Amino acid sequence: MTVRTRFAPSPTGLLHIGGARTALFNYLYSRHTGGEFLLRIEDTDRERSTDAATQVILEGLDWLGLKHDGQTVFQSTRSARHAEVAHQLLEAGRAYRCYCTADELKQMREQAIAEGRSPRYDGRWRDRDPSEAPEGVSPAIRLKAPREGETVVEDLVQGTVRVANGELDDMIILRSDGTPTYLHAVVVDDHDMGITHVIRGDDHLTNTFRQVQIYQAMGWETPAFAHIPLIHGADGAKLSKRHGAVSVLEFREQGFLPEAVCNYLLRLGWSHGDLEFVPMEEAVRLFDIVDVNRGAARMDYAKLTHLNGMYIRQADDERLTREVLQRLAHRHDLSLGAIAAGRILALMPALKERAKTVVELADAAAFLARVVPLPFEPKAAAALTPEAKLMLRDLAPALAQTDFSVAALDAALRAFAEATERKLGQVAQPLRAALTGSTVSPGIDATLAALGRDEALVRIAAASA
RNA sequence: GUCCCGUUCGUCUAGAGGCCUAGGACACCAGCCUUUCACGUUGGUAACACGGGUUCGAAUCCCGUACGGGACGCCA
Repeated sequence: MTVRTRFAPSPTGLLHIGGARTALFNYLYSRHTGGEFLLRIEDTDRERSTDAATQVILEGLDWLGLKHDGQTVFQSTRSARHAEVAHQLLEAGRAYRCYCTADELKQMREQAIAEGRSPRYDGRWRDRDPSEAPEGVSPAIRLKAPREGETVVEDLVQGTVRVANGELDDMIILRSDGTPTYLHAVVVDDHDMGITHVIRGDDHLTNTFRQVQIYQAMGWETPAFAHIPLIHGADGAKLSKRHGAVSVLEFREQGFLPEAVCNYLLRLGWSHGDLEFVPMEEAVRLFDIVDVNRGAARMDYAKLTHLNGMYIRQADDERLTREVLQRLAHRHDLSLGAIAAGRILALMPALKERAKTVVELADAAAFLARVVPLPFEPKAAAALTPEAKLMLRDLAPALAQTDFSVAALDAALRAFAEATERKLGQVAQPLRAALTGSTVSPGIDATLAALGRDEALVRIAAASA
């Protein structure tokens, strides 16, 4: 049997890290087993679903690299099928029409709570004769759920979970306006799409009992279920639109690489011994649902940032240069031409060693695109003492005659320091200030080389004047 | 309130009855490296929620308590 998983977000909000991780686990499991990964947009709530939200979800998945197989299914296009199944259930005597009004149900609920009972539908239309139906009221269709026994879910993550059927009431599967409820639509769609493994957040665990009852009423085989723990906010509560949820696209804004985000998300709840650095390819090879643990996790930006630094260090220089250029594009204080691009690319191997996000990378690279006179940070200005300026004026002729390769520059600087009886730092630090306007940069030899002889001499002259 | 699920360093986690004096990672602290900053590296602080069982032996199995979370809608 080919494994087929799906990610089924509802487009009523953004794709946050919890949803992204659910998508990731579904993706990894399907790839690991050589199966398929489908996407279904659960847009049956026409009131709250928006095209914009759908776009954001699609864009988020695309950014993370979680490509799905086949056509995207929009649940709203399948309502006729959902109604068809509901009517089949009705004809088979596994469902019935309920003529309760909203007020009636509300009252029922309130009374139950007031009496300390669980707020459940009392089944008043379950066995009532259809002839008693009131005039002019369009009924909802409820599942005639079993009242005895228990419903059991064999969950791949949570283990065997069971509930007494007496705890469950007869849920509505088709609303009085003929539209399906979520619980019903999900079952019909998962069945029709041939989903073999339902991997989702464990906030759906208790809903699963009701879904299983629909499968059973239809005589359908149930898929395997895997309810993965939620990611909680810093306060330990569930993430939601109005509570600490951050769109995955904001991670992109903040300079995180998608592969780092995936790796981080993977390690939130899944582990393979002491493995921490798990690139996608490796994740596909190793991932299995049984290695997902049961407790909820919290988001830790520090660890994500660290992981991101690791991915940046091994990322391709050209790719990072493009990212940096893109981020710098709006800066009016820079001159972003081919020359600057060349310098950034040249220095990228050294730049990426010291950055943990693309934002930091762009900040660190910006000096390469400046034109004299450079702005100086206070510490850099302080490093350019009268004495340091004198030293720089001495140094300039030596540099003018040096080959601008990293090795030659390093040798020249060491020779100059020795000849003038200075420590290397006493030469390098003022030079760094003159070249970059800052006290922090990659190695001074590499910085010099990336700038090129002409620009370096111009900056030294300007700073030592 | 009822039902369901969970609980190992601050955080993410390893751990399937003896390998645990509880391991790793991030963060934090100290040292080394050094041309600044990073990287790297060495060391350190730091956890089995609590109480009962079962067992020669429990972080691991069972029961209870506490705490946390989730679900109880003609939302998804």
